[in-house]
Amino acid sequence: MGRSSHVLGFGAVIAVFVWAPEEEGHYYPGRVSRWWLKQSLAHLDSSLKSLGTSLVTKRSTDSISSLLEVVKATGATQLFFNHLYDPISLVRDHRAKEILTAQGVSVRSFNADLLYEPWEVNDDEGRPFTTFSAFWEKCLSMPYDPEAPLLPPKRIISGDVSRCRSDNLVFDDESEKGSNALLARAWSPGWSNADKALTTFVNGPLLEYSQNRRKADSATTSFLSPHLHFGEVSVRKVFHFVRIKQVLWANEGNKAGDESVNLFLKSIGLREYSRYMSFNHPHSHERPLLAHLRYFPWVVDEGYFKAWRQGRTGYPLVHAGMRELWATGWLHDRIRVVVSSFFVKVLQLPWRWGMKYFWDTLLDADLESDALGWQYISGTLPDGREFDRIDNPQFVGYKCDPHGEYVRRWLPELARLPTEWIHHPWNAPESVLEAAGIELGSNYPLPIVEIDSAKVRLEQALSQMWQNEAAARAAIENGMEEGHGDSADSPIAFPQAMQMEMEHEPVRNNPVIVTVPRYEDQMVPSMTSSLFRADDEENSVDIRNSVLESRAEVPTDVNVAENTRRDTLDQAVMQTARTNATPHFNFAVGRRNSEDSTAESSSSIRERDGGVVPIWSPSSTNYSDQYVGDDNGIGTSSSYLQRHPQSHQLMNWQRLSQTG
DNA sequence: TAGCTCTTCGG
DNA sequence: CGAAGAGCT
Repeated sequence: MGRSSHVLGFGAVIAVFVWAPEEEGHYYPGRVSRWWLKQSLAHLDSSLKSLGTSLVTKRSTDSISSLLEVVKATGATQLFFNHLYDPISLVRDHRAKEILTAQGVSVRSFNADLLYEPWEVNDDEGRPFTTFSAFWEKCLSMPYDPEAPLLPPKRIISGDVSRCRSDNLVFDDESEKGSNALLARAWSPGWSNADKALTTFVNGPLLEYSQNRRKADSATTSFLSPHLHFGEVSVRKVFHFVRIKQVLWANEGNKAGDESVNLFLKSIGLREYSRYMSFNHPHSHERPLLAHLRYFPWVVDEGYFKAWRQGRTGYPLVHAGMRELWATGWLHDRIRVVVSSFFVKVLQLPWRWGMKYFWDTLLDADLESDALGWQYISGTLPDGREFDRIDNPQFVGYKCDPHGEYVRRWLPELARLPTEWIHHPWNAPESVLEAAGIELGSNYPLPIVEIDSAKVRLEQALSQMWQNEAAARAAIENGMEEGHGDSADSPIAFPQAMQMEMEHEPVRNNPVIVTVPRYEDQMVPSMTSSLFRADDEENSVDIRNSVLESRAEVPTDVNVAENTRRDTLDQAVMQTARTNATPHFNFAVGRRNSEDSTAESSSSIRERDGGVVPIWSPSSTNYSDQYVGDDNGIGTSSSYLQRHPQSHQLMNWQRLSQTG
């Protein structure tokens, strides 16, 4: 230990990535997501090499055993990892901590994914918030700021990995390579590219964010979501940079800039809130948060589902969005709302199906964010959209794509249709259609469901839902047990078609069989360079150089915490073992730096961060622990909720707080 | 100024 | 589409 303390007051480090996607259950990452992960890890490994170490990779079906294996092979005495808040990770990480601690390894975990830990943000009575705006207001007025981002290390002392074999990780197969090649033209994964994307955004489009954020052509979004998802840039760094800009603009009296920052931060806040909700309601990715939605009679129609995926809905905006998603793995936030709202309200398909499809196809697929998004759209949150509201793609189309450019880009078959009819071709006069070469029902579909009949059907479904709910209530009052095997309780299975499209195939070099979801049902127009952002035309950044360029001074006078027995600390293992979010690579060293230098101060806030792995009982499916607001206590203005006060009841699962 | 219409915008 | 706010009388 002594010999390495001159660098960072810290021992040798081994960075580990364990690829154990089977642990994610249904949520095996999709093709584009795996593509990103592969590039990101290569980038990370390259950076680590330039700092003096490299990434140890393990293919596993049991990440904890794999970690133990690495610990044993390297003689590591400490393990560091960052918190994740999805239910699978929470349970697994808690177990990892228990098992490794029992093996004599000192385990510490940290917050690197959020501005504040979910348990830090509570209302005046100490209870978690149930609406976003209250939550976010609180976050912005916390008595202490989110911790400042840390600088990358200058150098890492590598642990001895000579007896620790790395597995060759395979993230794609031959059939995927062709499609993946296109992705590289549009996106540059990796932490230094994430830094660039952040800088570019903050110095450019951020100023006009409030003006442009509604446009379907996504030129003004930050494009940070995949980088954030994979842990390539920390949300604290984003927050920090953006706030600095805001202070600057506020001082200049730049009202538009100030407003833009607030709106952009709100979207950062939604990402925070998604973790917060996932932590407080661990089943939020599979069950509606408002109890009565369990009784909604979803239309379990795989034909509709397929039509939605293939863009055969007859609504140009929905169609265009689905094509963009399939072709690029990306969709502007507004269009996500359009296609998912259509899915839930017009087709009335079970939202989990749509969420799963997003998971399989989005480059920034993120369980918590997507769950929050779909629940918001589905009206299953106290502050989400009213369930009985249907977004009409026609009206929304003229708002976010007023000239029809977005639709024409993705639907060349409609290219010659005048703007006046581009979002509702079914109303266009025959002569116009003819001139545009469109024959509805033949070379362009008629609406699969008319909006008006969707409204009627939705009303009926809602009254059915309330009847079902009342019946269930009555059954309970009559002394029947609230059975958890209740059909309304168990999520609708993923469609047969989706499962049939799954292929079981061994992937070369992987010691296990993986299940790869496939959808081969979408035709897309050939891609042109105009689809890609101009600034990404030159890809393949020289990673080594960018590491050198962005390397910064780091403090060298780091204390080692009292509770770390420095004499026995020869090596530490850093686990970066998530498909879900790969922690920023400088975490193990930098984080310690920050933690340790403050560990002796009296700040209870800091102390809270050091070793807490949040858990709750995974087996608990106890619905009785619900949040019950009084009739207007929950702060919603939704008339829908006022009509249905029981909507205030959120399902909650008992949370056991535990200090490590 | 209360009250009305028009506009905007949605977690 | 509807609620909230701006703007007008």
